Amino acid sequence: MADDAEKPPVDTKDGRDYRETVFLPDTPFPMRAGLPQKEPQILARWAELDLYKAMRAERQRAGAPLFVLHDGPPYANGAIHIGHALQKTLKDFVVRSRFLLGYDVDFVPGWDCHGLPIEWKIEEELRSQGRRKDEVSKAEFRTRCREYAAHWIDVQREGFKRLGVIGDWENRYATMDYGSEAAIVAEFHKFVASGQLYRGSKPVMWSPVERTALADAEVEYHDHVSPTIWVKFPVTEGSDATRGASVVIWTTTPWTIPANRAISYNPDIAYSVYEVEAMEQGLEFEPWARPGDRLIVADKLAADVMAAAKVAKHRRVEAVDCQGMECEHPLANLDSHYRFAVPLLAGDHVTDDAGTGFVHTAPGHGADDYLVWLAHGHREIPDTVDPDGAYYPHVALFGGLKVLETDGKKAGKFGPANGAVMEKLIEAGRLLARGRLEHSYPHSWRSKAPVIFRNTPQWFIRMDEPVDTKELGGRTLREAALEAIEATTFYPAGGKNRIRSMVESRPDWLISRQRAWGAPLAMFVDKETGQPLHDPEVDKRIVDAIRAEGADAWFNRPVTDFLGSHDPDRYEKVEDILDVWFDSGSTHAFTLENRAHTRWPADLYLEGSDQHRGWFQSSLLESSGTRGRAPYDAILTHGFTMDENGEKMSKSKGNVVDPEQVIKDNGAEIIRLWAAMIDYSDDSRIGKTVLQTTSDAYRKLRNTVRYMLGALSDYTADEAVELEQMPPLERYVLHRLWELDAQVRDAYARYAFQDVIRPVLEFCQDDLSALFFDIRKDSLYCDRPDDLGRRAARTVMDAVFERLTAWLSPLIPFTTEEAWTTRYPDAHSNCLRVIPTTPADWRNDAEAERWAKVKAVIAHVTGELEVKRREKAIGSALDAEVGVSLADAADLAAFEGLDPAEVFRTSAAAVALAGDMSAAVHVLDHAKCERCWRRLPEVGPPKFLCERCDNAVEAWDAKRANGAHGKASA
RNA sequence: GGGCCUGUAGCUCAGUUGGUUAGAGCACACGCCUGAUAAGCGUGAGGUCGGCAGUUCGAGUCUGCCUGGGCCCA
Repeated sequence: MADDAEKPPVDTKDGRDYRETVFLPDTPFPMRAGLPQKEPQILARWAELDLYKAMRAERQRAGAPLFVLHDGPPYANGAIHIGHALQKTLKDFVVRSRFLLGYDVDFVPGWDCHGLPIEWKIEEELRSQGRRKDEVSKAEFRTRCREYAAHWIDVQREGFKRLGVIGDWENRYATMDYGSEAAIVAEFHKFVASGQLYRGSKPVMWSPVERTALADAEVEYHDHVSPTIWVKFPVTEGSDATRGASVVIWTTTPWTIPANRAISYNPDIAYSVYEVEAMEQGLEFEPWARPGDRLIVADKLAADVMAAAKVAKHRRVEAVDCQGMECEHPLANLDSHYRFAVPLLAGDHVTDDAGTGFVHTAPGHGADDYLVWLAHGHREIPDTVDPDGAYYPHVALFGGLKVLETDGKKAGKFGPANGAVMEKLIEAGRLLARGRLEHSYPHSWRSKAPVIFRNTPQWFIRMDEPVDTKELGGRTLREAALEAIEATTFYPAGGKNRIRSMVESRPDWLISRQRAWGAPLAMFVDKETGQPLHDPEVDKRIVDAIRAEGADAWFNRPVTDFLGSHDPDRYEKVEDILDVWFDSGSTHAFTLENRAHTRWPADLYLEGSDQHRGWFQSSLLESSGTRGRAPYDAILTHGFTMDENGEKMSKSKGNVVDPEQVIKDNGAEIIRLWAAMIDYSDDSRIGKTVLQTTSDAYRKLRNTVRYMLGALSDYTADEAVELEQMPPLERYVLHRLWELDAQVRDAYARYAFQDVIRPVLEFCQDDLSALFFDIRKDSLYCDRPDDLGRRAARTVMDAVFERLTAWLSPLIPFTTEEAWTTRYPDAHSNCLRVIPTTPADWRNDAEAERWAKVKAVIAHVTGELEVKRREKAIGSALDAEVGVSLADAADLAAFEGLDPAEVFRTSAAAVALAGDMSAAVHVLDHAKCERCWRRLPEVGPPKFLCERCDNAVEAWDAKRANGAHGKASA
């Protein structure tokens, strides 16, 4: 350490500096880690070793059992965020801890590549280059999407690797790989072949801006201002009371009026005819209602409706029974196309919370509308709006008008349809009132544009049809999936309820999308029957072509390449693409099957808790439909990462914690330690304070390891002491190792990383730093190297080091690797180790009991020493001698075989049985031993050293004289 | 609005089947050491266990309601 120039002046009484004879800790392992710089060096070393492959090879040689963690694919779009970091870190804990427990672990990271978000980005790019979407060929468009996804795979992969995440990065999977696309299509064919697929026609969420149907998961709700209209439907059939009256409906979607076919009411709601008596005065416009008008509304809402219509005075005429009533369409008097009966239909979905108590029903534009329409025996669903959200030409009065703008800056804003409908309603004399309303409205998660309900033909997978395959055995998909859920272990257990209730109630799986970037529903449909073509030969040609050329083959090749002898004129080629959830639901098929050294099903899927509706479920359905069970045995979920105050991170709030920045400032190891310390099953917080706390915990661990490295600098196995020769303290520490060994194994087996790090941290603090190291410091520094006690202490320290570096290696692999290679520069990587076995005879309940008692006495003694210290009577505890009285004979017995002075770290001490527990502190006036600083009676002129040190120095001098380079303080 | 989950010291977490003055580590204050030194040891302060109401001899722990937060859905 210090060279001669820096050596402090010798001021000992006999003129010798004994410092050089003291065995101080000696290690190049720095106190300050410099993680941001050191981690890349360690990563480089791992890369050189091809660590993951080496780990697998070593386990496979040993015939280790296989453990499969199947990676849920992040979307290849954008840089990684703290949520990714947490998730991949947790996965790495699983991978490394299973290796540690002796498994051969298969982990193939993957990416989700298809789908709307990437298409959207590419469309944006095109727009910014001034190119229109339809100027670009589908092939070019798909190529650009592919390049875009490939770019982000690279970026994210480097980010994940920087966190220390190990896995088969070279053979990562991607849903856009040709082999993956072929496998996805092959999975799709299984659904077709087993009759689980059908073409349905029902209103789905449709985004005109993106020209596609959206799944529920692709829709988000935002506040949105809509026009609201109150519309009169003149009664044509009804009781006498209703003659000349109009049913009033209220809607926020005027554009659906042309598609109106019915009015829904609720039989439990009271309705009446109301007569308008007087209008408000001084209005700035001519009101649409007049005195004498008769309106039918729910009683509870009558006042609201009248207020909206600017009616100053009205009276209730009489109650109305809506059953069997019919009205005419409000546009009937403008165009004959609207001259049809509009029946009133009873429906539960109608409430009297708002509106008029009647619901305008357009079966092609709402789920409730559709269901109530079907429930009353109607089959024909009017198609009024085309894929661009414009009225079809056949729609009278409005043909060609757009509901939403789909191009340019106005994309997502309302088009002319609403206005035109309102104008015509006014012209027809059927508009009662209008206004504006801000409400929660569905929007596309990607374009943020509003969506509409639109009746479209789509492909669905049935949930409730018995399937007669050998995998399903006559069960429905829902039944098979629910059974699979029961057979799955959930961490935490609550996940089972959550996914079960979702699967119980979910609708059929809508899998078709009218988009370009994805795996196709590669099949032919008989134009006559509408049924998909079943021909294994055709399917094989399709899958082979996609495996060779990617999904583009389906779009680019002539149909005759696939159809073979089938008549091309008879079949329609389906060009829809699959829901991206179908892709991700199929990852098990192309990652866990037909690969070496893996297994289907996976032992574990690990994702955020939002994936109960996402990947866990898509995988469950896909696998249940094709294989009759889930592709996993267990599911582990983690919560979300919030900012320091428990609030959601967002760019606008400026509270985003960027993992890259944390790595730069603190190191990936700090993110890992944070992930290890939190209760990941719940939402967790990260921010400045949390990172500071984590860094402090890290320092504690690091210094513990560093101290051991220093104390063990010249230790070899030759020095080891047998258990029988160990002093009580050493036996106690070994007992703690025995205890922790079981805890650590159990915690890793349960993925309870907190239950590894917390007990280990407490062990480092309470048992090592404050007890073992502090007590043994004297022996380590001052005893002769061949002293049995010193050797025992180092033997135990060696055992502690072996275990700490193993136990913590899954969590903080950089630091454990650094420690390991510091001690064993030529050894293989620490990561390759299997958790050290712990001899059963280390268990020592008697020592555990003893030290619990001794610790209590120590606490009492330090309390008394603290009193003297405050009185300035002593400084160091070595200035004192304590006489301890113990009330309990058992406490006294606990000191049997112990040197109380050693335990209390004083120069002298005695324990005795007497009265209450107390400790008397005497200030010693003996001279200090110049070497070990203890105040002992034997020290004093002419002797400046205690006997122990005298002897130790003699041995040290002799060794030096013999030319042996005894390594004390360097 | 519905389903599921969640709220213990500044931070991260323990608190077994309800049972004495609610614990730990870190941070903080103060002190010791100066041979782990941007380290180590000790002492101390800090909590109406989200709130209210019940059950009970006794509730952080059980029940109900309310409230904050989250995920999913509408």
